[in-house]
Amino acid sequence: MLDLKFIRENHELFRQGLLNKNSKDVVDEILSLDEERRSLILRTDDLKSKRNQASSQIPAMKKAGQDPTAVLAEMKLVSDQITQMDDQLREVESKLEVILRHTPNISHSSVPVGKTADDNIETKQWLPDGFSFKNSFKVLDHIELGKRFRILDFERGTKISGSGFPLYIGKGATLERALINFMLDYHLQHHGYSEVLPPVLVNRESMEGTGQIPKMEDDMYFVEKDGLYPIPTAEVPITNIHRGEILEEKYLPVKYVGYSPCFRREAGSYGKESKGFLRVHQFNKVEMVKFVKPETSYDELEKLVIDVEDILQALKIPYRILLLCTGDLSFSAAKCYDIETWSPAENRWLEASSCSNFENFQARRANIRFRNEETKKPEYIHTLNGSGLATSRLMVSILENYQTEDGKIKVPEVLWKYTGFKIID
RNA sequence: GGAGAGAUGGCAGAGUGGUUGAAUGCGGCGGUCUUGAAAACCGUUAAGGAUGUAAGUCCUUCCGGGGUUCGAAUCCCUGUCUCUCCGCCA
Repeated sequence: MLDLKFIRENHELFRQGLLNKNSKDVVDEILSLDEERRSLILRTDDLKSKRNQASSQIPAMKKAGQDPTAVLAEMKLVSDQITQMDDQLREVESKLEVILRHTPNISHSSVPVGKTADDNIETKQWLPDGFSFKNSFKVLDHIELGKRFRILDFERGTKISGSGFPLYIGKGATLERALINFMLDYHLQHHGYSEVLPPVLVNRESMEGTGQIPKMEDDMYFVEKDGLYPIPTAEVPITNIHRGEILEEKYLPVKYVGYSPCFRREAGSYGKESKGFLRVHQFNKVEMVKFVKPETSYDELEKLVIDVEDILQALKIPYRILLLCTGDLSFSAAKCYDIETWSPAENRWLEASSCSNFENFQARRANIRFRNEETKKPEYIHTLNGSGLATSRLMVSILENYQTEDGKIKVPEVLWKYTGFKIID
């Protein structure tokens, strides 16, 4: 959520920010509601002040033996007016609230202006030693590999739950678990994160806090009976750890890493890109979340990307980094890098991680602050998160890149101690 | 799922209709004392909003929502959460 005061004082800047994000221009609507709101506050506060004065006057009159009947009658009228105007005020404020909740964050000045994913900028490409985009033999895609080695069973997953719910079997299941453990350990040992294992069903306040709701509501699963949402990403519970809290500045930055399954309905996205692992309803992800001081958040974003790169370089997976343009940025993000890994069978890059700085957009919604040590005042914190990484897309890249000409799959060396085997055959 | 108790400032904990934004203790901050620290003593210590160049003034907030009343932390209804007991259970 954005700051009303900021919008009021920088409305043209804000208007341009909305346009850059391909978003509806709601500036004038916000400004006029805000004006109405302030005028109502001015008038009700005046009446309330009058009422408060009478409140201390009445007992004093009684004590002095005077008859307060006239004051009581007058205050009855004042009270009715207050009730009426408070109702009006509430209505105006809830209108404002709805608009603000549906209004996206605006992007940072370093983000390239653009309309679609075509306008994203590739900032880096990293290829392991000896890698070539051309293969000396016919590579199989991850679905065929999964079938051949009996490590992924999409058909049975569909039987159990429906399409998009992959079943890992045998060495596939072990490899998946190894990947998760490797990534968690790496972030813990080399990048200074604390581990969390969060709940995977969360309440509505949490979903609103990180901005999945109301905008993305249709893409979320919902357990109606209990009013709980299966999380689309661990970002939701982990960011909400500190919802409504004021953190001590000396403990910042607070950095968490956690594994969770992720659930996404992906409404209306059947067909294209939906085969195998490319788009699923349930997948596993290791997620990093940081709470930082505002002036450090863009440095922390760069570090977050490096944390992801370290994992991919250790796994020796080819990847590239995209800086998303304004039009391709998500609702809550001010700046975002996507990290994509190479799929030789698809002959294209697959998004495996997304690292974003939300500035104080989520912090405002979730009311997460820190106490500024100099001023002693609470200020909104900046939140960031990044996938480190999602295993499904990563698994595609590992299986396809590590297949050998003689029909086997090698296991990346850093995973050996986690898998207990070096080859899948 | 059933029965009962409770939710107050950073924490503990008073307060049952009228100067109570809230006693007291702890903690935090500033000071006196001390070579320094501790102890002791004194002072100070919430958030949000409106208005104003500012100093300030005003409003709101005692879990959330609704109600009674001139006036609610306090009374009524409702929701959420926590605790205790019973039931069920990995």
